[in-house]
Amino acid sequence: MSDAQVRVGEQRPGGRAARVRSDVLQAAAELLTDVGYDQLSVEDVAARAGVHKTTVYRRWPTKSALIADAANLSSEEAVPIPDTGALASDLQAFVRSIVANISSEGGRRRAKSVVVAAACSHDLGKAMHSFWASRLSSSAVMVDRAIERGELPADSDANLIIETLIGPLWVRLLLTGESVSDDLADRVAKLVTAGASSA
Amino acid sequence: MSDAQVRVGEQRPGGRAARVRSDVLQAAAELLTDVGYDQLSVEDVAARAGVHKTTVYRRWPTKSALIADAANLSSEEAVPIPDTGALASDLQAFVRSIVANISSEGGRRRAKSVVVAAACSHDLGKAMHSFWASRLSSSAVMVDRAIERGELPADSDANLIIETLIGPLWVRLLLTGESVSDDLADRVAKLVTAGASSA
Amino acid sequence: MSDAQVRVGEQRPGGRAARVRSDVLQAAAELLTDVGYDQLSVEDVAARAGVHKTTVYRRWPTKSALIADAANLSSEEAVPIPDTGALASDLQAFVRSIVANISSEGGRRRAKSVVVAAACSHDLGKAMHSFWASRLSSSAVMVDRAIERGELPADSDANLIIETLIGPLWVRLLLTGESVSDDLADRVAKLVTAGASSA
Amino acid sequence: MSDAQVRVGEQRPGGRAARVRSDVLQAAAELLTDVGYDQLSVEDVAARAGVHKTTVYRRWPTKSALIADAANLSSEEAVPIPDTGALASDLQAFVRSIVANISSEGGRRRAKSVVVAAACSHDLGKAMHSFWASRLSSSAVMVDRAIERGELPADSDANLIIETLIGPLWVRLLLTGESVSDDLADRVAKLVTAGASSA
DNA sequence: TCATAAACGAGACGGTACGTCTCGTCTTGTG
DNA sequence: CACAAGACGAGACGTACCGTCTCGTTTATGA
Repeated sequence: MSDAQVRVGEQRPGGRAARVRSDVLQAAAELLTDVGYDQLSVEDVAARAGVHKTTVYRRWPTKSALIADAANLSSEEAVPIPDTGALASDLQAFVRSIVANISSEGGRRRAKSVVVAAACSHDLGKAMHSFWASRLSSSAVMVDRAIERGELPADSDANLIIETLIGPLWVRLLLTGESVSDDLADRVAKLVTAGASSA
Repeated sequence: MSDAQVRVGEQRPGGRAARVRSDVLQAAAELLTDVGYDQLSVEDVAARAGVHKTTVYRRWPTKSALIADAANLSSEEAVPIPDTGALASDLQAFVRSIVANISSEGGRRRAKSVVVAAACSHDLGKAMHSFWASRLSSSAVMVDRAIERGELPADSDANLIIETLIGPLWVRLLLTGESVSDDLADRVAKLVTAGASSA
Repeated sequence: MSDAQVRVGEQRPGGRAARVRSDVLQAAAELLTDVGYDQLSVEDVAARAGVHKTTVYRRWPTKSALIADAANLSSEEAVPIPDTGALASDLQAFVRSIVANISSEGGRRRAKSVVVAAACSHDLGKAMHSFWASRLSSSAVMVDRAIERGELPADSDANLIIETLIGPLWVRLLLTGESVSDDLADRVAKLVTAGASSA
Repeated sequence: MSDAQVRVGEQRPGGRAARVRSDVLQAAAELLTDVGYDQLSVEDVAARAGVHKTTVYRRWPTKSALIADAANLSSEEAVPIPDTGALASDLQAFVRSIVANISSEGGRRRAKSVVVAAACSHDLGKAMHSFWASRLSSSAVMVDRAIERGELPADSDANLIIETLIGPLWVRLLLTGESVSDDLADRVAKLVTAGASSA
């Protein structure tokens, strides 16, 4: 009983498994941000999590599975879709929310790492594909609302609009290496809003 | 000896060195298409080129350097920019030419491999960034011509228009994993043309 | 409860502990026979005994300790020493009784496993050494009786005679890998009897 | 040229492969003597040989294969068979030569290690079995000569005699753990000589 | 035409990381 | 309280690939 008190605050038996799991995921996410996917070793993740390498392998069969988990690719948590009452401001807010994730150096590296990992592992690839498919399709509601409001024609291609909206961000991140900014976001949103409206 | 004269100015007579070089690059490009960047080992490339591993390392200091070369990232060969007399058809032709490269399974893998490699190697990254920067900036001439023709306002952001144009292709290739088609190309071109024109 | 009375004197009432103990030992002995010492894992033993691994470790601190127990190395049960009235037949019967244990494939594996285990663990080594020391010294009575009968000189080295008697069996089992048979036993017994008598 | 001199005695790249091979085998043999088979790790062997772990695995596919090599089990070097002109002294010299190998603490451990390794690895087992089979059968010549000299009957079982001769040594080494000495060797030789002669 | 410098084939090596296995310990709940 | 269930630390195993090194051999060019 006295032992229990001594341990309070240091370790709370009962939640060890969960604690280990989150420690490892946290460590993986940090290293992903710091050094990127291919410069990240499972042993380093384990060390940073204060855990032994085999413990990591017990839960995640492979490096990509670990990264898939750490990158939250299977998360179902709904990303909030802007609803400002107008298409232009909806799209603007949407692009800005993505820019927020990939404008910092860490965010850039993390985002690139996930794409790289997805290209290296079939499973992780599928996970990321469905993650983005779901994310994009859920964003289509912005277009639907605009149609209801009469801002857009009824036959507007919601998916295409969203893809075109976020495309330039990834072109810069992955192809030209240029940075992205809120200003870029605003200009893209304006361009795409105009294109969709005048079709 | 007669051969020597024929080749003078392009490559040295005897040509073993040049032949080896091209064999290796060819093998690398094929493996890049077949198995992708991280599933490709330098030794495999050498074997497929009928050459020894050390010979590869003699010319290319590292795997990424080899891939950079094989992927033609340093090529200066000008990609033809469409000039059809109208913005809409220019952009359509431009997007279609990119789709042509990444619609086949091999093309998808090759394109993804280059992006992955660029993310893994700093040097290769810089090479690819400048490749795309140059490619995109040279494409701006389509917009410039449209401005001259009065199709677009004078303050149109050429770079943004091109980035937005090709963005959806890479979103599909790298994020959602969906395939791209000429039909998609046409719809994107139409959307962006409309957006640029009505701004 | 009535069971308890039946078991009194043999094992403690309640009996789960004793049953677990014997199940585990049985499983260990079987696996020793089936797969040998180093191919035997504690977890396999536990599984075969229908018991959890930690339960095994509660009783036996280490794999070798478990094996020591399973191999009956600490058993005090007296092995019957032949007493036929003549040295030749005593020795013959004695060798045959050992052959009986190591002539089958399972017996060979079990015997080898014990030797291996003894070489790997200091404690188990000591256990096996004293097991054999006691077994051999208790066999010396055959020689003593022969001396009393006048079959052997009074200064015969009983220990040496016994060691020489069983030596060829272990040479075959452990060094040459050849099998042993009753015929071999008979010939050894004859050779050693002759040697001891004519000294 | 001056470089060459500097390197003389330090490294002679011509014989590197052979030197590495012998260094590793030497290190393995030493560790076999020092800590025994199961307490020996390939990485330790590599470290002691001043070589990297992968280098060891390049030449020997597995730990047992390495040990088999280090223990000289495939050596064809003829062990000299005593030829003193009399059976008694031949056998005595023969046993003594074996005692010489397993009387020291290191020798004991080495010999035990080889037996253990042979029991753990099928391949190594076969190697050791044929090693001993050949060693014993080549020793039969001592018995043959004794038959020719008329010291032994023509139907003497050479193999059995040799096995009986060395048996007690291995009984002590592997079963009772007792040490062996030249005195023991002499007594065994005497006993077996007498037994063989008087049959 | 023949010497010589450059490139090549062959193959081992140091090094890093991967993913697997087993041992023996520890924690957490349950009967 | 002993046990089932199962995660954990520790550490060895054997594999794959990277990029380096040395040696001996072929090939191409220039004196």
